[in-house]
Amino acid sequence: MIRRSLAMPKPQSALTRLSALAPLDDRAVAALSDAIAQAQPVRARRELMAEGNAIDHAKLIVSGWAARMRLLPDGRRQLLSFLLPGDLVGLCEQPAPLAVSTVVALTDVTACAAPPAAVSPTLAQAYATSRALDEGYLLAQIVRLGRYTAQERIGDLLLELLERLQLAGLASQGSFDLPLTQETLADALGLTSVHVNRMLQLARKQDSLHWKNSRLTLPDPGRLAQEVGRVAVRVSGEPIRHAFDVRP
Amino acid sequence: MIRRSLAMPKPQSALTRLSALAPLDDRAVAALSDAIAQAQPVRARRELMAEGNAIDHAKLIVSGWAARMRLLPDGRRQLLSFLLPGDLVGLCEQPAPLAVSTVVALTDVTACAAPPAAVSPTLAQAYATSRALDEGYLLAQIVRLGRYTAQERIGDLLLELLERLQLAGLASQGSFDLPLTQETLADALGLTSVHVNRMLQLARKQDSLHWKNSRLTLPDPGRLAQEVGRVAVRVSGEPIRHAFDVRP
DNA sequence: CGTATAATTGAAACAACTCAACACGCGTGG
DNA sequence: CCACGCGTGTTGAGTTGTTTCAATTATACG
Repeated sequence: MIRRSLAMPKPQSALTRLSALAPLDDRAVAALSDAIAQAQPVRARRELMAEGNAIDHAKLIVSGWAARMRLLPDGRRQLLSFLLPGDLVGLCEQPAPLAVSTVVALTDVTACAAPPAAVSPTLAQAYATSRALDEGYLLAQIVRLGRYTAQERIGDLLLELLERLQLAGLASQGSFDLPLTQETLADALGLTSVHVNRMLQLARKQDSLHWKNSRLTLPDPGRLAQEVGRVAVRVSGEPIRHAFDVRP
Repeated sequence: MIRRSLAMPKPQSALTRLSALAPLDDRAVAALSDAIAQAQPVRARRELMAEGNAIDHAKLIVSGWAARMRLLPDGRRQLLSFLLPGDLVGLCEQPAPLAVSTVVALTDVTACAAPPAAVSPTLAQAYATSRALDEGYLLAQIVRLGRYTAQERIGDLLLELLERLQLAGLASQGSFDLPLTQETLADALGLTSVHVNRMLQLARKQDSLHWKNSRLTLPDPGRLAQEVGRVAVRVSGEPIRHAFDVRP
């Protein structure tokens, strides 16, 4: 797979995502546009934040992929979540906040300071929804690692990425740019790259996915979701009933 | 192991924890005391919230143990986090929030509505710190499941519980009440109860822990932390430097 | 006591890991 | 333009950690 994405960065995807989370008023859009215009480049493999360091400012990912991760003393590495355009990192309200995870750029990234929530109630709302989604995705990651098989982990994660990229307007027809190595995927899925490789081959053979030149296509996301038992993450709106409601 | 804890519920532990997170003013203490006085009992195995349902009110755990969990359609179960006295659940700011996880009582529990953050800035601060800690513990759970061996998972989780219970004044001398079955532990650790059983025996043989009659003792938390490579979760204060700082 | 729930044990099967080697594409510098 | 090196992907064989299934023992609780 090719690492460096050939696609042009699309600075508007961050705005697309946040607008989808809450209807932003002019003030919010203006503040975001200003901030995005000031975005700074960060090279692949460089850190945007380091675990244990003070957080001076919440950041907004404008383009490129980053990840939250933890390194163990013996060199093992675990990716906690992926950060995509429009994602926020380091949002918190306690005084003197410390980063609870390291944030590393997986591709070349551009990121800017996230405008303060006080700018506009609609922006605060978008941030709140973003935080809630983040939490939902963390929980999904826990379930993947705790109870899913290797194949399910891969399928579920790719579906999640599709879902999230769609929100930012970065996916179409079950297809999107996946600028990761198998090793990075393995670090996110709690597997070895060798095993990820084998399971990917299996998935290709079963026609569950195509992945060539950093372009991933899921020919039938619905079927795949069925197979891995996946439900989309929802954090607001009307309550839903699950098939597995139990114990009244 | 004995399921039902014999110890008396201590309604003040919730207040102890929140006071430790931020210096609470009188207004905050009064609001919390009022709320705690109104706490409702919830029987073991009953749900405090159901995934996908609307959250009417954030809740504060006053006594007993609960857990956030997800059930898979095929019956597999994954505990996401434990909820101990003084823990908050369902804190969120977006409109029409939905629960992203089911919350189930592991023991008999008492819980109350969490007073609104608007009551006092110090209360809001305590909530913010609590949220940050929650996130830190979710990340720790991800690392456990993704990169730790079964033995490390057990050790690390027990150390985390010790750390958290100490904050609420519910542990002393590396010893605390652990009102869980091995099966519940397994559901939290992404293992089977059979394997948890075997690894517990091993840990006992190595004198890493004692667990009898629902009382757990870690004879040497420091050594255990060393063995599993654990660092305490911190979310505010002075930045720290890790041994594994990399790539300037 | 009797019954249900939890803990324990053993044997066999399986999923994922380790180690090591090799193939491939791509950019770099000779 | 080719040779080289490096990062990435691929493959095979053997090992390990964990699960499965089933049976047995211990423990709480009515």
